[in-house]
Amino acid sequence: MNEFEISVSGEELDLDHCVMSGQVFRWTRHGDGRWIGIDGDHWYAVERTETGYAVQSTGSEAEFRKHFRLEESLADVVAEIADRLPESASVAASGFRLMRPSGPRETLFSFLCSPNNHLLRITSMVQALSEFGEPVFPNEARRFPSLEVIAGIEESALRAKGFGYRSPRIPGAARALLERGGESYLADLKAGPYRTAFDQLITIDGIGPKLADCICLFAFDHGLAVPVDTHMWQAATRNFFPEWHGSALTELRYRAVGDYLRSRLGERAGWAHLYLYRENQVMGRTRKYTESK
DNA sequence: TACGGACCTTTC
DNA sequence: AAAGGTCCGT
Repeated sequence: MNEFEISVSGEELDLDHCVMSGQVFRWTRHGDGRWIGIDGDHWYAVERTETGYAVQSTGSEAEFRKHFRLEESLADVVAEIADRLPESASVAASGFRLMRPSGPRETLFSFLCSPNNHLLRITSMVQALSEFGEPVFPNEARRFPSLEVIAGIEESALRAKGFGYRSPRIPGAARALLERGGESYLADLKAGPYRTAFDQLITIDGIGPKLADCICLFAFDHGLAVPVDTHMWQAATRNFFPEWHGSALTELRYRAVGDYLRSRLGERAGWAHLYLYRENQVMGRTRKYTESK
């Protein structure tokens, strides 16, 4: 177990905000103020200090920094986005950054749990999936299961755990990936261009354009990927495509929203999407609260 | 192509 | 009722 201190301001890294934002699903905040997280082959326990974060981990400081993308200055990124996309300038981006999960496998299967679902239930489903992995960490935490193991899970077992209609898609996707070369196929999609990865992913049953873009952005580090979900769609129709306000998100419009952000922001499009997504999510909560009064 | 509906279950 | 959608029919 390694111990190290990360010296960083809350403006540059707000751990709470990052790990609870729906980019990753294996971090939890404990009552004692610590965060416990698993990413790929490593386990982390983190505490806020006066100057940054104190970390215990099976991994190294370099790996922690990579996970939170600390090689990028958030101040610089936000300034760049605000400059090229003034519509997003109002977003309070303090400490909220694009993360970098280390294993594409875990991201892919986590988002396979996400359609038509809540963040809270997605998290509990990802937890249930990780129960199939080997117990190598403290506190009974487990590594995310291999493709072989996931491929062998019975649909009925997932149904019994409350996965509902997503149940067959999970072992199904694992089998499809294995047929295409397994982990090395995923590694090739990460190494290759965004467009190729997107086109490949949507041929897997249960993965549509939105999931493909989440996997491309989070797992493959493809900055051109713009996941357009219900929140992003509302933000887009409010800020960029008012003529589409209230209308359905079709395949053509999905492409148009992504192309628009890509043309304005290039490789920062995906990162910017985080702020548009979150702004709308927060506004949605406020709206509900107001309506209930 | 575009639009409607169904889909498992939990949580707001 | 709605949730970080996708798939399948018209």
